[in-house]
Amino acid sequence: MPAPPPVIDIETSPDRKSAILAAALAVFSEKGIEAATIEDVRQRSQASVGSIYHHFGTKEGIAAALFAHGIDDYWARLIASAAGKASAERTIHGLIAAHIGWIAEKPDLARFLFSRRQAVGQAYDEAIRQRTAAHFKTLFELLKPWFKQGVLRRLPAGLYAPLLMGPAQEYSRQWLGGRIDIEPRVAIRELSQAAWRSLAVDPDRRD
Amino acid sequence: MPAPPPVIDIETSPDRKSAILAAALAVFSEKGIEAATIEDVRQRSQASVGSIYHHFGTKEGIAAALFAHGIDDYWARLIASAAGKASAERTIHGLIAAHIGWIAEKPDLARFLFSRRQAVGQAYDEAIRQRTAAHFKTLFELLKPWFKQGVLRRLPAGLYAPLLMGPAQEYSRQWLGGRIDIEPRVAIRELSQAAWRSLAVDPDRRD
DNA sequence: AATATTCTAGAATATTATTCTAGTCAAGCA
DNA sequence: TGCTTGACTAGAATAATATTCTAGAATATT
Repeated sequence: MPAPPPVIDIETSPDRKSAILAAALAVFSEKGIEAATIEDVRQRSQASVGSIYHHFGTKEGIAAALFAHGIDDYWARLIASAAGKASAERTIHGLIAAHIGWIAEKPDLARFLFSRRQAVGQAYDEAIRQRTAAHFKTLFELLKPWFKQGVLRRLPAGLYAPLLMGPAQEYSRQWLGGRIDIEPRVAIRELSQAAWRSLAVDPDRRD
Repeated sequence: MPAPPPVIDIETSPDRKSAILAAALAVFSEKGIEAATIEDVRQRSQASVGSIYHHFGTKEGIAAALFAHGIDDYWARLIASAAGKASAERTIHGLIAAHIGWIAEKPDLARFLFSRRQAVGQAYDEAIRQRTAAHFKTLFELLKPWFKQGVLRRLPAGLYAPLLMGPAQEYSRQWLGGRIDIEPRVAIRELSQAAWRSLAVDPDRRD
């Protein structure tokens, strides 16, 4: 399989397109997508309206591009941390740690990614779905061995994602919204253990 | 504690305010909040611009009101189904069944509630937070006995919500987005059991 | 009934997204 | 070097749409 192209960092990359994306993220974070105006983005990015529209077509297009960027960045991290672990338990821990770690590191992008999905509009839904599905398939392959050999429970396939990442996802949303103050480190530990209990066959007799 | 006022049904209630909310929900669902125009809402609700602005102030105000309505409707259902159960296991099952059941019953409102939170804008954040916090506190009281008597694990308080509802929440999002086809009934069963495994003290020796 | 208050209407206005025209700039090439 | 092409940028002009305003109808209150 070809190595996925590295995800560029919109904060540091010097080209105008990245500058616009970074500015948009900042503005969207401050005022919300709807309230943010193109003029806001223009000022913050030092670009012109023409330039913005040349690159992204519409305001929604900016959001969609930002979204795609976020997805790729997030999943690259997730998959890197899940690959090559020696046990199912470590794989699960790695995933949850990566998820929560990423969110703590890039809270603005995370907030955008996880709370504004629909704001991007259904025109881009299919593209986003495909991107996510591809990433998730890669991840699923990493877990396959473990439930083939009876370490992880067999469940309807669609339920793995909710069970594995649901609690971390929910924790993250609340943490990002400032509605919970439990430290990421603690959450990683507790949520990993809980995920293990809910997914493992017979977790108490594992050693 | 005073009984909470019953949540009115915006679909059937005949007053103009409800009509506007119902129309807004429909339009928002079809095109997304941003793309939906006041004119769309006006046409579908048979109201006038003036009337809409009289009741809600801004377009965002409509979204906020819809959001508040959804929260109340959702939580009323959740709490009703968790109250008075004879065991912790049944309480948990009740909660998850209520969550998933509500979503399956009112998918448009659910989609709005769970996917557009940030679209409502931080001006209303505090109000929403308080509403949710109050509801959640009520729920938490219902669970207290069970972990006081050692049936449920003691964890950092903020992690109960993610563990309890996170997977159901994540399942719901995907189901609402058409990205998963597992039946609600099946999901309720599996996710209840999994939640029990992750929250109970020693679930395997419970009987 | 008289008055006040809430609600409705739709035209007028202001804001903001988007389009358009005219360039600039860098890369390739004769 | 000078020419050509395509990607990019600029900002004024336009169009779409949110919001305000004034006036009047309906409803409640005394």
